[in-house]
Amino acid sequence: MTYQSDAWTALGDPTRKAIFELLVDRPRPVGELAGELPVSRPAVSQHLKVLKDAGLVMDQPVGTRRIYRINPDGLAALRADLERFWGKTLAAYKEAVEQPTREDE
Amino acid sequence: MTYQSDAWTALGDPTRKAIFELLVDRPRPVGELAGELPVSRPAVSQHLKVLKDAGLVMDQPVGTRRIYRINPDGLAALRADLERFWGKTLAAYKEAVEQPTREDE
DNA sequence: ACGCACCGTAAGCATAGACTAACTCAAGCC
DNA sequence: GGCTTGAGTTAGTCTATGCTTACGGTGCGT
Repeated sequence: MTYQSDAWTALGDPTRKAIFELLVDRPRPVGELAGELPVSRPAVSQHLKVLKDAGLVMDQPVGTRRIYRINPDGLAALRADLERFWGKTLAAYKEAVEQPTREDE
Repeated sequence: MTYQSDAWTALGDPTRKAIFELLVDRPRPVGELAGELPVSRPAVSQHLKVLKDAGLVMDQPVGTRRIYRINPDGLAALRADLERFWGKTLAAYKEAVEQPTREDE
């Protein structure tokens, strides 16, 4: 919680976004993630750390492996951001239409 | 709609996200954007090029300046991505709940 | 025509960060 | 107790890229 505004930065990396999309389908251990990607397992671990710090994923130790899954709160925060952008953008458009003082379009 | 899957990469940079959020409020020329940010005007131009290539902003020349604004299509594509993530995540959770006792494999 | 304001592009640099290799640690199994 | 498997950490390298400076181009006003 708190202030992980860097969720966007975290998903900005293509590999991390790929990891995130894999976890969207279903939770997976680290090794399985690495098997689906063209990078080494330590690289996946580092990316998972970033995603976790950004509040986007959670992990749970199961025996000798760690199962990673999507953190719904982080995903919800992203959705909230986009909804805000969407609303503001529409408002700006409406305002532009209601001020026909310039000729455009 | 081509293949602007790099919209996430584009918004991954903090400066570009700041530019995007400024444009969410209202369309602005390049110089005004640069005035609100701690980077030079050419840097803003380069960021705007990336955002435009990602389909996130549009520009329109007005006299000697270019007015940049949010491209609703790009924003909508991002929203669609997140809705898909959200749906899949919920489905994965539901599936996990409906398979409570997984004896072994 | 001249100058100015606004903007995009090129070149060059410097820092961030993504990646691998090697190591350490923990858990389960023989 | 050893061996194996799975994973996080560290050190170090190297590429991508964000930034600035300098330049070229365009539109508008005088």
